[in-house]
Amino acid sequence: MGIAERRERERDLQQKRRREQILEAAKRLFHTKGFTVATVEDIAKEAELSPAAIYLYFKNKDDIYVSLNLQLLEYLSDRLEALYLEKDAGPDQKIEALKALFHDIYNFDPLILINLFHLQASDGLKTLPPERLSQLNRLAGKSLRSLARIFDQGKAEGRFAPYPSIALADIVWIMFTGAVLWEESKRMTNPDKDFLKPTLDIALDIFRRGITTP
Amino acid sequence: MGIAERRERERDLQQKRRREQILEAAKRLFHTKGFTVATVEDIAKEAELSPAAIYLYFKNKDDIYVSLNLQLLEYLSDRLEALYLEKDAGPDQKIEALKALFHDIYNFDPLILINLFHLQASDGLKTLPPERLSQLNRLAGKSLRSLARIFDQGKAEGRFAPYPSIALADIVWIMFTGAVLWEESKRMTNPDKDFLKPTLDIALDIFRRGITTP
Amino acid sequence: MGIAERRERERDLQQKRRREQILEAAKRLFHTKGFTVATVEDIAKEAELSPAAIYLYFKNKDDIYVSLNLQLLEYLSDRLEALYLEKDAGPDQKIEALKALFHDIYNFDPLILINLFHLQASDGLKTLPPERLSQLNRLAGKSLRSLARIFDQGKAEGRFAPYPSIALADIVWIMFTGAVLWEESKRMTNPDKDFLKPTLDIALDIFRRGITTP
Amino acid sequence: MGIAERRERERDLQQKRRREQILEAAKRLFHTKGFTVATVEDIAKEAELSPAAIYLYFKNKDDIYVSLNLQLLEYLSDRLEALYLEKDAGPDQKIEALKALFHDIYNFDPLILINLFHLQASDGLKTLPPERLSQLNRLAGKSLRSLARIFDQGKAEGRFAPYPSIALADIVWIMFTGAVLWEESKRMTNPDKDFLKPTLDIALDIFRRGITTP
DNA sequence: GATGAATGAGTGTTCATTCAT
DNA sequence: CATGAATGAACACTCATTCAT
Repeated sequence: MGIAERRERERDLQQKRRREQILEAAKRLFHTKGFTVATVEDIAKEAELSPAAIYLYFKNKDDIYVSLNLQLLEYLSDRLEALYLEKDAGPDQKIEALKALFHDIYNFDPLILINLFHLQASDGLKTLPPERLSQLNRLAGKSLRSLARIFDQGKAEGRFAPYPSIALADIVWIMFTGAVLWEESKRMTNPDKDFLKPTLDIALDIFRRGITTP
Repeated sequence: MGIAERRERERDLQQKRRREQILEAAKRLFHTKGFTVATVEDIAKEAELSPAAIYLYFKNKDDIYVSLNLQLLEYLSDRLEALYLEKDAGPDQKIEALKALFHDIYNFDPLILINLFHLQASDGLKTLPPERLSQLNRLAGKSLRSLARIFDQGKAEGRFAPYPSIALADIVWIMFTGAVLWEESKRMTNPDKDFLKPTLDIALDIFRRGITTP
Repeated sequence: MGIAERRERERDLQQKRRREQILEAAKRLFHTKGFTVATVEDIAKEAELSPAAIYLYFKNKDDIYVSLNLQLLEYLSDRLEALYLEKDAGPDQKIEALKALFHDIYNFDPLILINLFHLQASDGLKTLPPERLSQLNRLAGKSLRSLARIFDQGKAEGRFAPYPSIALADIVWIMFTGAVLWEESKRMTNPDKDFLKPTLDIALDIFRRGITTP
Repeated sequence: MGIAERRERERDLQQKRRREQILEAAKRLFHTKGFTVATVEDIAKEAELSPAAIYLYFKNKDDIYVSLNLQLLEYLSDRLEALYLEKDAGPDQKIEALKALFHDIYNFDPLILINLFHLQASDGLKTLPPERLSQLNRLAGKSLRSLARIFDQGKAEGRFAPYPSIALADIVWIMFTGAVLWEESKRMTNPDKDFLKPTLDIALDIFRRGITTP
C-alpha cells in the first residue's frame, strides 16, 4: 500500500503540474491573442502537449478560461482580506498599500481582468458547471467586501467622509480594471514602458485625498 | 434635372439610412455577444437584410466595427472640446458637467469603449485602410487633450493641485471606461438597474475633491 | 412608317453595337483573368454598363463566352475555306499561307482557343441552348474539312505523301492550339516578345517538309 | 525502440498513402471539372475523407494542384533525361521512342499539362511558397533541355537539319500539349476511343521526316 | 495516460442573377 | 432601355472536440 499510495500521490502531483502547465500556456496566449483567437492547438503546442491531452485536464476551452480567472480571484481576495485584517496599519496606510497590491496582481496576470469581463459577456458561461459560476461570484464578492471593510474602518475612525463603503469599493475596483484596460491599449504602441504604476499611484492618491475628511 | 438631382439625393439618404441601420444592428450584437462571436449573418438578420447586402455598405466585418468606433469617438471628442471651450463655467463646474457627458456617451453606445480596446488587440487592424487607424488615434488624442486643457485652466486659476494634466485626463478616462466595464458585468445579473450613473457621479465627486486645493 | 422603320433600324444597330461592346470587353477580361475569375461586374464595368444591362443582351455569362467563340470560329472557317478555294496557289503555297492566317487569328483573339477547350470541359454547355452547341460543332467541322481538302489537293497532285488528310488537318490544328498554349505560358514571364510567330513558322516548315514527297 | 521505429515508419507510409489518395482524387476531378469548378468538398468526397482532413495533408487547394503538377513534371523530366542519356539508340530512334514516352505520360496524367498552363495564368501562384514555383520552373527547364540535347546529338551526327535545337524542343512540346488538348475535346463526344496515340504517332513521323537531312 | 488522425458545424466573403423602378 | 439594390447559393478554410490505438 505504501507503494500504491506514494504512486497515487506522485500521480496527483504530476496531474497538478500538468494542469498548471496548461494554465500557464493558456494565460500567455489569451494575453497575447485574446480568448477567441487563441486556439486549443496553440495552447497545446505552447504547453508541449497534444490538443487531445488538454481535454484530459479540462472539460472545455471555456473551462481553462474560468480556471484561470478563479486562480486570480483567489489570489486577489486572499490578499485583500489579509490587508483588511492587518492590525499594524491605519486605513490611510491600507489604501496606500493598495498601490503595491494592485501592481502585484497585475504582474500575476495582466490581462485576465479584461478577459473576465469577456467571459461573462459571451455565452461561454452557459456551458459551464454552475458551481464554477457561483465560485466566481463568491470570490468577487469576497474581494469587494474586504475592500469595503477597510473603508468602514476609516469611517469609524472619522478619517473618511461618509460615502457608502460599497460604492467606494466599487470605485477602487473600477479604477483598477480601467487602468489595466488603458495600460494594455497603450502597450500596443509602447510595449516596453510601464504606464500603469505611476498613473494608478496618482489615481489612488487623489482618491485618498478625495475621501479623507478635512 | 431637378428630378435627377432629387432622386440622387434621395438615394444618398437611403444609403445613409441603410448604413445606419446596419451599424445599429451591429452595435446591439457586438454589445450582447462581442465582436468575434457575433456573425455577419447575425448582423444581417438583425438589420433585416441578407448577409451579402451587408457587403454593399461595408468592406468587411472589421469595417463595420471601426465605423462604429469612429462614430462614438467623434461624438465624444466634439463634446469634450465644446466643454473645454465653454466660457460660462469654471473648471469645477466643467468637471461636474462630465457626469452628464459621460452618461450621454454611455447611452449613445454602452459597450463600444471596451470593443475599442479589443480592436486594437486583434489583428483586425492589419486589414484596414491605414487612414482609418490614424483617424482613430487622432480622435482619441483630441479627446484627451481637451480634457487635459480643462485641468490646465483649473491649475492656472489655482483651483487644482499641480498634478500633471495629462495624468489627470488619463485618470478620468480610466474611471470612465472602468466604470463601463464594471457596469456591464453587473448588468449580466441585474439587467434593469442603472448602476453606472450613481457610481460614476460619486467617483467624479471624489476625484474633484481629491484634486482641489484646500 | 418610314420613320418607324428607320427607328427600328437604328435600334437594331444600337443593339448590335452594344453586343459588340460587351463582347469586346469580355474578350479582354477573359484573356487577362480567365473565364472563371473574370466577373460579370468586371465585364460590365469594362463595357461601361451596369451588370443588369448585360443580361439584356446575353442570357448568361456562358452565353457571352460561347458568342465569343462562335465569332472566332466563324472568322476562322471563312478564312480557311477561302484558302482552300484559292485558285492561284498550289498546295505548298497554301500551307505557307497558313502561317499568316494563324497569326491573324491569334491577333484576332489570342486566348480564345484555350478558352474554347475549357468551355467544353466545364458543365457550362449544359445550360446553353442546344442550337449554339451544334453551331459550335458545325463551324469546327467546317474548318477542319477545308483544311483537309487542301491536303487532298496536294495528294492529288502527287506533292504530298499519302497520309490521311483528316489526320493532317488535325495535326495542323494541334500545332496551332499547342503553340498558342505555349506562347501564352511564355508570355507570363516575357510579356512583350512575340514567340509565337517564329516558332509556328518553323513548325509549319518542318511539317511541310515532312509531308512532301521526295 | 524497434517498435517505436516501426510504428513511425508505418505512420509515415500511411500519411504518404493518404496524400496519394487525395492527389488521385483531385487529379480525377480537376480532369473532369477543371480546377476552379472542382470544389474541395468534391475532392474530399472522392477521396472518402472530410473536407477538413484534406487540410491535414495540404496547405491549400492550390497546394494540391501544384503537387500534382510537380509529380508529373518530375516523372517527365526523368524520362526525358534517361532518353537523352541512352547509349544504344541513335537520334532517330530516340525521336521514335518519344511516341511511347508521351503515351506513358498521358496515361500517367492526361489533363495535367493543360492545368499546368492554367496555374501559371491564375493568381494562385501568389499564395504559394516560392520554392514550389522555382521547383516548377526548374523541372520544366530540365525537360526541355534534355529534349534539345537529343537534337544536338542528331545534328552532330549530320542526321538532322540545322534547326535551332531549342526551337525543335519547343515544337515537340507544342505538339504534345496541343494533342492532349485536342484529344480531350474529342473525348467529350467519344469518351471511349483513343485518338491521341495514332495522331501523335503520325505527327512525330512527319516531324522526324521534316527535320531529317536528305 | 497520451496522441495522431479525423470531422461537423460553422465563418466571412463572393458572385451570377433578378427585379422594382 | 437601363440600373441600383438585393440575394441565394456556394466556397475555401478553421477549429473545438472526439476516438481508436
